[in-house]
Amino acid sequence: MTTPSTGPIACRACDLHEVCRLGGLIALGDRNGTHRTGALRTLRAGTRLYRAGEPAHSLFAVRQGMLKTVEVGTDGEERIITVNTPGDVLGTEAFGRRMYSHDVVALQPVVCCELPLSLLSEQYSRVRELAAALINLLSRASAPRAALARGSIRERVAGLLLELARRFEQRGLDGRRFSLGMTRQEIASLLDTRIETVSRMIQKLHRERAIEITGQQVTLLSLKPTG
Amino acid sequence: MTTPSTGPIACRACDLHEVCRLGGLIALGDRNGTHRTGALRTLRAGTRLYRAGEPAHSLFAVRQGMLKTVEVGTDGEERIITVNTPGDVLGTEAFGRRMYSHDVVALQPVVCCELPLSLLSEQYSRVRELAAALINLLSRASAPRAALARGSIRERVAGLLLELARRFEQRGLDGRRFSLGMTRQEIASLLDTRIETVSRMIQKLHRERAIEITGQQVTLLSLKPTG
DNA sequence: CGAAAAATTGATCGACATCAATCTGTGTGG
DNA sequence: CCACACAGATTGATGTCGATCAATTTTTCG
Repeated sequence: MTTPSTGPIACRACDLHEVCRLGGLIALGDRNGTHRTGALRTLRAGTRLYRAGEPAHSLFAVRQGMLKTVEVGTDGEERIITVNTPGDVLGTEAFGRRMYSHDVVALQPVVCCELPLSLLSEQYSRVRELAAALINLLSRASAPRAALARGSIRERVAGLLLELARRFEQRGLDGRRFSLGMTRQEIASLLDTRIETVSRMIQKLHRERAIEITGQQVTLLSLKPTG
Repeated sequence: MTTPSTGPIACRACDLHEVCRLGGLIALGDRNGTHRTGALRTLRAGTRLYRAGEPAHSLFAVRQGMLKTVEVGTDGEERIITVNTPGDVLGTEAFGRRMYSHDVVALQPVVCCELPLSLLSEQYSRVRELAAALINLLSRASAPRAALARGSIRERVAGLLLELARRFEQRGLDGRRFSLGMTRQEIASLLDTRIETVSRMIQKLHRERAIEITGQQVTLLSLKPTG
């Protein structure tokens, strides 16, 4: 599946919006606020945005497509920690450590905005509102997230589908019908289980008429949190 | 078990240190930097520091004792998301949302420092270094943490013990011999498993001479990540 | 079309959950 | 002080969900 699961989102639906606006990176007077002056970066499916330990120079905002944040265990196995959807900001840990803490890889063709840290740190010492906007951005990211790798397999799979739906909706995309954007293997890694188990549960939800599914294309019909 | 698992840590070992220093909350000239001018707050075991949805007014730094960050499911069951040890900063999500996002409860008698947000926001608009220190603090908190509720039960239990050891050591406390600070039930909740399973694994590690254990008092002997 | 990757499906096994009983420690009131 | 109650912890027997092994089927892509 090499098509992006989503079209590009509008700047105003992005977590980085306020920071861009105050940094003068979005041209004024644009109705959607989608005309930007900052750098765009495109990635093909499977390519890395950055890797753990690498010196950090930029913050990124996902505009289109999905990425995975992964960790490589002692055995060399890759474990997916989170998936990143349009509107997410990546690399926020770079302010403190000066280096990225995980590998981030495109699941599909991805377009994201790149903001050099140098530009930000230079500006936030002058523009008070920009410092406040950065503090807000980081603050929201610092709340512990609900873990997807907990509870029964049914809860995990349903949890992932509902989480993706919630995210897409929040960004102005379709939350009822969307692409998973990842293979069963990647879902299994994210949910800390096995590919066969994921497949079986997806089919089960399908038989129960809770979802429609063809490959990676999902439609939520009557899926509920505890189901 | 109503005794705190640790003595108080030094200010210089705390994540909030730089913010306090720049905010003028630590009196200068103190060798240890432990003489503070901010407000202290003490909690008895089982009492709440704050709860989800409550309007946020302060940031907290743990000085002594441990706390749990919990989430209450639809069924009313409490699930522990993280445990918080001395030096940790709590409530950082408050900058963005103006309210706390989880319940935080003392596992033992706890002493923590309280920093009113009003005081911080007032000062960081004047003191540039303080804004930078806050951005650093939040930045470090925004990196996804390694999940303890993944892998086999052995990996989870060993992971918890090693994580606690790492934290205590980092804060200048004893990382080889310490108190778990929580019941088996609470460990089970944190690791997404059952109390009996936790008990059995702890006993197994004991029989294998990887740890010493009496109640909540642990000594690490030869415990390794993958065991 | 044909090769390779992804996904589904089935059979069997094992780790952890569940149910149940006992043990241990701690605080309380007689 | 001791008997008692109660919560926490341990231990055992059994059941079940998800892992593992294995074989197809479906989809993707050159």
